[in-house]
Amino acid sequence: MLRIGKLTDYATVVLASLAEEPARHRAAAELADRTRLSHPTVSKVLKGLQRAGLVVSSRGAHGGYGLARPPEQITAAQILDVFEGPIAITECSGAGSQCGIERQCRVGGAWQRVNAAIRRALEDVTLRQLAGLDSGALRIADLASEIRVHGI
Amino acid sequence: MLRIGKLTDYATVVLASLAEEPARHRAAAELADRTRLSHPTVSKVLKGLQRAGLVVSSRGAHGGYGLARPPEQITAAQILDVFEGPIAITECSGAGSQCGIERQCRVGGAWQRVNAAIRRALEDVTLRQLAGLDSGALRIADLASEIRVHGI
DNA sequence: TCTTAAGTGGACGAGTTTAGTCCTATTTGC
DNA sequence: GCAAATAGGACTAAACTCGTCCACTTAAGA
Repeated sequence: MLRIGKLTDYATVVLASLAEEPARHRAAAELADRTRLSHPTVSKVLKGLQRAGLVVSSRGAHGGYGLARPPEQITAAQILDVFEGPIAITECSGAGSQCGIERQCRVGGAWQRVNAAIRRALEDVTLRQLAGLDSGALRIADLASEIRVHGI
Repeated sequence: MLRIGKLTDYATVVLASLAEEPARHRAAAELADRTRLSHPTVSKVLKGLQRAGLVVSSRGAHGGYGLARPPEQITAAQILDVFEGPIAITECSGAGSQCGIERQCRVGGAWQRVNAAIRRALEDVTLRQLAGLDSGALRIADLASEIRVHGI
């Protein structure tokens, strides 16, 4: 499935909601309402995003969360990193892995390049685009969603 | 993690082992020995690969498994499909998904493009490259591992 | 200064998924 | 007929995910 956890999915939705008015801070409860997710879940997601530096928080009464950067400076890769950890398609391909059969399989090197390719693809996608605020680019995409991998 | 299951990892190793001599058939036990994986596990992996049409099997005494196609005609995407199912980065982005908040989130469309981008990247990687039999191309990759996503 | 609204951190449990093993049936060569 | 091999499926133990909850901290405002 190349599946991504639900938390990451929720994170995207929450971030997209924040991106609608990047300057404004919103309480977790309000975001839960807007996204139709439960409050505890949204809260958990926001905690993670805050620790990762994608959102900033203010505590106390009238506190809330806001984007740490403009939506166009937040990438899909950064969002994935929060709840999925460093992108590593196999154990071998992660940093500091201890694959007992590494010498036999030799596969590691190529997977790492696949990894890098995927990561670059994700780094090219911004929150602004994920949130659908970049309709121009989306229309272009319909014409030519093109990807090229050289020399993997 | 964008994690991929171990079975897929094993599948790659086993396929790479088969790719060393594409014309030859090998018994599961022999492949287990070469890959240093346990026999039942290799057997399970091969069964899946056979059902998916990536390897062909011959039963009975002196039976075994062989590649169904030359290594350069087997792609990373095909290998992933066997044990990971159709690539869908979020539930929304899969076919026929029923995401209750789809209208609110609007995120689905962009993820589908990310999906497509990743899939293309995976389709461009062949078993021959994964197995390290394409050393020329690998060297080129060191110079310019480049990926471009247009219009996501 | 007290109350209240909000984020912070951590723990927990149900549910699901994955990985690995084992058993039995089937096929084929000798 | 026997031995060697794959085919299929059932089963279990372990790991992980998700969602929730609770006690704590921080800050605004009366």
